[in-house]
Amino acid sequence: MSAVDVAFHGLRQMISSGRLAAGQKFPPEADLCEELGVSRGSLREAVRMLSALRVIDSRHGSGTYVARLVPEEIVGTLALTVDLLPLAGLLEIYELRRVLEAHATSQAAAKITEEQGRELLQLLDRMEATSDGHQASELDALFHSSIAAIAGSPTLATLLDVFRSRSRSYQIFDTPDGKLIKATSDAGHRSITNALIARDPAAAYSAAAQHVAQTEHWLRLHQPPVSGAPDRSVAPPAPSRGRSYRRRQLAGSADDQPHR
Amino acid sequence: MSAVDVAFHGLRQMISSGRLAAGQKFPPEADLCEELGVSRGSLREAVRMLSALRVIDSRHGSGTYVARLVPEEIVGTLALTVDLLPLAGLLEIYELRRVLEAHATSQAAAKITEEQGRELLQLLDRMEATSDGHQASELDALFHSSIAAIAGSPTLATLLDVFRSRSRSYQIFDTPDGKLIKATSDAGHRSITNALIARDPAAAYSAAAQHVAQTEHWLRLHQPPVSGAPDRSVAPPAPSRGRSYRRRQLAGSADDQPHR
DNA sequence: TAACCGCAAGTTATCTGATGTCTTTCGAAG
DNA sequence: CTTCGAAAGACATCAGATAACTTGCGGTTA
Repeated sequence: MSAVDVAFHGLRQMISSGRLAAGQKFPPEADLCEELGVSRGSLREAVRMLSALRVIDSRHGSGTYVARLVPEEIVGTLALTVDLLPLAGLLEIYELRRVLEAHATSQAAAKITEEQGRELLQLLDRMEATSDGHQASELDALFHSSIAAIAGSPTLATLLDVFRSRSRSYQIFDTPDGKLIKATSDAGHRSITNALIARDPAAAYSAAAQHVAQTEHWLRLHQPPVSGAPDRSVAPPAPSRGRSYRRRQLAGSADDQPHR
Repeated sequence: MSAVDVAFHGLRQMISSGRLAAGQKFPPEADLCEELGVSRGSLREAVRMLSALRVIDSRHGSGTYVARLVPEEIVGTLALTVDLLPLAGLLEIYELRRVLEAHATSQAAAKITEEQGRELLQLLDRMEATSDGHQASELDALFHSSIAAIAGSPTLATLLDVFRSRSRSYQIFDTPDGKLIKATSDAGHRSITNALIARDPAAAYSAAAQHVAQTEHWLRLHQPPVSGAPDRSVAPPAPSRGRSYRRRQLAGSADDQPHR
């Protein structure tokens, strides 16, 4: 059991044992080091791990706190990771997306208000009006996201957002078949909206399932432009805060892979 | 943008840009520090974050590698976090579990072989034979897990395992109504198995959905014994590797919570 | 009184260098 | 050819010093 593991499980146990509830503050780092019997560096690595998992929340100058511990935030951690999956992995996720999207849409059909129906129709009009691929993707995401919100489960909505954000990076509308794809997609959205306004869960389920399946089909046909995962570049340019470390050439060592 | 963020996004971008593919090795820490312009400590915290998210894999004495990047491993990160959700959050997850478990079971009905059907029947017999709550929970998990495996989607199976592991901690069979719950649960398992052996996806879907809904209902009735999340204590006793840190009393500072 | 400002204390963030520990490799001995 | 041991490479951990940020308190001002 490494020092970081000790700290990790120790911190985790402080929460699971009920000693610290959601939102409460941890003791300062120095105290935690003493209690857990690890150095400050190891403790901080453990804190970073739990922070990456959205279990705790460290605020500079203030302290370290237990996160809110609601499912949608926990699920949100996947947003940073599914973007790195290669295409093969993404397609396996589509089965989940199809089932969940269909369920969310049918739930929305049972709960939608007239006001919400009108908003969806407006969104639909804007979507059919645009011919810009980028904007179409934005509106598409907004359309599905709105439906998931109507369905009433934040966790489900967040999970679907994660799946969609990954698909969106492929810019499916900017392919040679883009026009056809957009027309078919618009028709699918129209079917979904009709089912929602009719408050027909079964029809909504089918329409959403077919819409997702159609999208998956196109994604299988149009392989991504670059091999591996696409680079959506949320990351910043590394500011030059470097000090002095010993230099060695490194670009060539990226392809050696010891037997495992 | 903090130093750790710089390192985190830098490492992440090395993968997303395609420079390093799944399984490949990162340059040594010193080289990464120079390239990213951060100190070793900050780099290591970033590595820990990606490691917690199962995106990279650091092996003592060997080096740091890009993980396999398959969906089921990414989804597996949730296992460490859903255990910390309070009951309210768990119940919100049950909607997802119901939908996904039903889907997996219906998929299994379409794919199950006779051999697999016989194995499920054996499992069912063992489950009905036992009266030990702990063993019943184990077999219950194995039963559903087997079905998810038959369904053929590792990602879905892993996700369902995560949800179930959390529910299992409540030891629902050890409540006053344990006998009734077990009997009803056994009947539900029998229905599911019958639908599977009949290779009837629709019947399997309904049986699984009802089974999960029933479980959820009991969980709502029987509040957990302790407030907050139960402690399932996978964690070890912290070995006394402590050095010397300054002492301050700390137990009292756990309930002060500044405005946020 | 109420709003504002600045200072001081507390806390996390970062960097650095030294040392421990594990893995892998390679050559020599059997 | 096999086995064993030494050495190099790499991550793991620790300790201390310094920087940066947040918060709250008290004084100032309108």
